[in-house]
Amino acid sequence: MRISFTDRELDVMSVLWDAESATVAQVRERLADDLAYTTVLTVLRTLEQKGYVGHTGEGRAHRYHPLVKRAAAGRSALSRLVDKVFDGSPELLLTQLVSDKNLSDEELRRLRKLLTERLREKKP
Amino acid sequence: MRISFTDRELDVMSVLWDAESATVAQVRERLADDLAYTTVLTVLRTLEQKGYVGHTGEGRAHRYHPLVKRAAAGRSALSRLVDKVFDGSPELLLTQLVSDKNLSDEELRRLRKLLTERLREKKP
DNA sequence: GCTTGTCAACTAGGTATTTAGTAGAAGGAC
DNA sequence: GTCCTTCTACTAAATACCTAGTTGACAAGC
Repeated sequence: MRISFTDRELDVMSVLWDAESATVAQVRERLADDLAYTTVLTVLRTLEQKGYVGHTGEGRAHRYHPLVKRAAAGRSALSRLVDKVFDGSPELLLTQLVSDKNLSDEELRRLRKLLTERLREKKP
Repeated sequence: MRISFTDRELDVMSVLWDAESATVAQVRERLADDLAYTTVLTVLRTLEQKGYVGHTGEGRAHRYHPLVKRAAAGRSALSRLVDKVFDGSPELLLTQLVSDKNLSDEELRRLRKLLTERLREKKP
């Protein structure tokens, strides 16, 4: 199953993942760019049509909620990124990540711990 | 500087990064999808217009080469992915990466080593 | 010289994306 | 009841994207 979003759709999904669910007005408030109410509504309706979000009535308003999990979208995007940009190499990606984001020692250590745990899990 | 590609553009850039440089016919051969010659040419010309590739004459043909580095495109894409999909958390991304790609022990160890080295570099 | 094949330039058409205006329903203020 | 606000539905229009056909240049082969 291929999950992919346009730029603007991703902005909106990001808000919904953070908020769990939101009305059009709430999504609009939380977007970095200042879009018209109707614009946000259109994006949400497109996403709904594609099956990525659903909505329930809430009084006169609609409350939208994601139908695909952040993790599923992440898997899809990450896989494409590794394949196309990082030449299939997770190491290249990690190198980029740590050199780029200027991670603190603390964060680097947590990442390393995560890998250690993963290694332990795999051979029980 | 924001670098971003459409799906098809990314397919083409990926070929160019791998090959260093290529003619239209060569790019076309290496693409997974079977597109018409003119289609590939059009994509390349779009990329050139956006400043992402350049070309030099080679006999009657043109030889195209990337003007943005894989690393620069990676930085941009990764940053967006972390922000929008992984809620600003590199750890979430790494978790996804290791659980998803089914990395071997060997690869996990290399990733961990990479982090260790990074930690050592930072406090000399 | 004529044909054939390869190539870039130009052109075109369909679909997706992005943005927002207008209309009308529904509730609250008074 | 009338007016104001908030909301969805419908409509529209510009731009971007994707694909590929047609044309003309130019070289290779015969």
